[in-house]
Amino acid sequence: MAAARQIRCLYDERFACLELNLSQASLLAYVNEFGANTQTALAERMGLGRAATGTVIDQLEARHLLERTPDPEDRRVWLIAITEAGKELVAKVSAIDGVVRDQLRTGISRAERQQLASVLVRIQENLSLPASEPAELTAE
Amino acid sequence: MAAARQIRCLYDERFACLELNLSQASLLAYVNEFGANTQTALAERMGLGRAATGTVIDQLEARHLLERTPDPEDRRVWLIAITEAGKELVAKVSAIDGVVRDQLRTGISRAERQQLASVLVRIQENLSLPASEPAELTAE
DNA sequence: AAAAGACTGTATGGGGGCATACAAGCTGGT
DNA sequence: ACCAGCTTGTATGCCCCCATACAGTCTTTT
Repeated sequence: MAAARQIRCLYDERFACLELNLSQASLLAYVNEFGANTQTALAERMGLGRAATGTVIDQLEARHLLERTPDPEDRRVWLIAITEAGKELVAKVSAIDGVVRDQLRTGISRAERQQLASVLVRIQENLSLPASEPAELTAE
Repeated sequence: MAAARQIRCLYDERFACLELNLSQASLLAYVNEFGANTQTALAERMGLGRAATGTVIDQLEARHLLERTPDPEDRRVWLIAITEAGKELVAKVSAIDGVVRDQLRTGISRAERQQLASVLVRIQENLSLPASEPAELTAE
């Protein structure tokens, strides 16, 4: 349970030499791979709220790693695109990601990783089950 | 990976009817089970910093669920003890915890749960491995 | 055409946690 | 006995994220 937080911390630590945190690195990599997107689309993909996504983009844009360009077809939205400097940084991000993944996987077989993913998915599905109340609590 | 956050959210949601969050509930249950402790000892057990632990205790003490009593042998520290009201609330916490665990475990066998725990422990151990740097990065 | 409704991005306030810095108190060497 | 160094709890400032409220812009209804 605490493992997740520690993994996040490890990534943050390893990305620190690029002056990125995990959210910034993930978003940058996603934009690099899938091209221009609106901010809400990015927010959904990254599992963040729209506001948080906006500030992450602000930070990356201030460093000229991303660009906001207006969408000609919808004046509400920005299209988020990666810059040349951004692409260069993504290469380093990927390298670090590979190293961290290898580190985390040492001593864990492919089958175990697959089962881990499978179990976690089922747990996530269970999250949305209706809440069965304990009898003692509803009585009070 | 996102599963952990969702699980935390689910617990927070279920404990909301007691006006507790997960950290508060965990700390209360721990004190109930293992008796008086200093704040730093609690911080280590809960995986929190000393400052964060202090504020959690502040909140629980303000609701008279915990008590700070001075340690006669060390005037720096407080001994944190549970109150009668705290014990009553822990009973409800345990009931909710049981329900949530059951919900999360539906469709997951005992063997799978054990393997899940085993893999997560190994991943945690891998966290403290020395960082092997990717060659391209150190070169720049 | 116009109003009602829905959606996008942003500003604001808050929660939870961390790291650091600090005063108060303990502990060890000389 | 005393000074240096360590621990304990707390205050402060920061980070990251969320929820809400808001103005600007589609989109749909009538």
